[in-house]
Amino acid sequence: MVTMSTSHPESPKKYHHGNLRDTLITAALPILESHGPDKISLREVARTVNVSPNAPYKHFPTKEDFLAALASKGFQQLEMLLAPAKNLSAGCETYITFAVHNPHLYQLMFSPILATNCESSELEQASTAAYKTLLKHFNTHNPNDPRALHAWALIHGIATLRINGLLSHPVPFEQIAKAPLFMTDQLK
Amino acid sequence: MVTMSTSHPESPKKYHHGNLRDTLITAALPILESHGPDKISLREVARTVNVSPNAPYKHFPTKEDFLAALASKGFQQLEMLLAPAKNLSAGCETYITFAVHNPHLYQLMFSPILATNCESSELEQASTAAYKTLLKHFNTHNPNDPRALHAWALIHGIATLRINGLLSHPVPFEQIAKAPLFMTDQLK
DNA sequence: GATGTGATGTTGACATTGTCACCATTCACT
DNA sequence: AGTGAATGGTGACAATGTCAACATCACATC
Repeated sequence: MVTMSTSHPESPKKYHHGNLRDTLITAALPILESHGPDKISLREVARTVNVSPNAPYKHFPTKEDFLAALASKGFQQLEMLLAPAKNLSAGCETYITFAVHNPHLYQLMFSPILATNCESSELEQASTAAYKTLLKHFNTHNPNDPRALHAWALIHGIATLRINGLLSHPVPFEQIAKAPLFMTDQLK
Repeated sequence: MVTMSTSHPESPKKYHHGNLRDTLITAALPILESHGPDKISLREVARTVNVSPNAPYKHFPTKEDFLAALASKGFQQLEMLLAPAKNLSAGCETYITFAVHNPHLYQLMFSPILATNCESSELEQASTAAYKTLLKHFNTHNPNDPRALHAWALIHGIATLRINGLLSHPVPFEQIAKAPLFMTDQLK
């Protein structure tokens, strides 16, 4: 439970929302998914939460910082899904399924917004946490283990290609992952 | 050579530009690369070409159709670079290098803009042409060959991760690609 | 050669958006 | 009680995508 400032949540209208930051984020996730990361509007999110267009700016310096917060949320969700996976295959499947079920969120999570601006260390924290959990399934702790990078790049690639409808549906992940031999061979 | 309508290209100011469509595209590519796909503005492109804000609309029904045209251009460029590659390794290197050198273009090319709207069959044509050339390096003609999908997903994954600064520089492609064994193994 | 027709550009307008400056309310702490 | 920091609201501004209406030009047809 989040600590609310008042005891009665059903109080009709308070000048101060009490928990705007989180409310904005949870309200924004469906909007993000329906509009896409480049179309989502801070004002619309504010509207659906019944606050003024500028209320969000008391919690996020800029729109991109807000998007960074959404991405952080995404990494947290992904981490929570990834943690209980039983083996490598299940972990990969979970990862890809998350991406396919939340295409716009996933796209945002891996948007250059991450690499570039936004002081948001929350984002870096959440993403590295998720990556750490992923590494566990890859049987390593070294973030730069080439085997881990290979596996990550592979499932990330499959995920994004599938999101963009570039993989015919019936080709499942395992079938793709099991067939790298010629690659390894030909690179001698 | 493109057929120009007038013989003297250096005529000072003509009401009709003569080749606006192509001019817009070539002018937009640098802007795209400096601003990013979500920040580029149709009006700014028009401005740099010295036409009115609405001139582009005579050539593209909507902004997204314009972006689709840019993406098409990207696929054409990629195809041209890919075609002369001598072997698998060179092809992959070329692919990834293109992505890293034109991160925003590459991002646009694999943006959901492709999958969703825009009638632009030009885009589909250009992208499948590029993919076909890529398949050649993968020693197959079957677009759904799991080995090809694996290879494509892998280099696409590496490319996007690198674009987002998620791969420490020193880890080169071949080192990653050569290390898939445990993946193939553990999936039994 | 006059004409009119379709393609291409221009101008003006509108709603929406991100964001700034300033005002209002409330809570915590003295 | 009173003061200041959070937090929320209002108004304003420039930029953008896009629509409607108008202008100009190349060219085919008489």
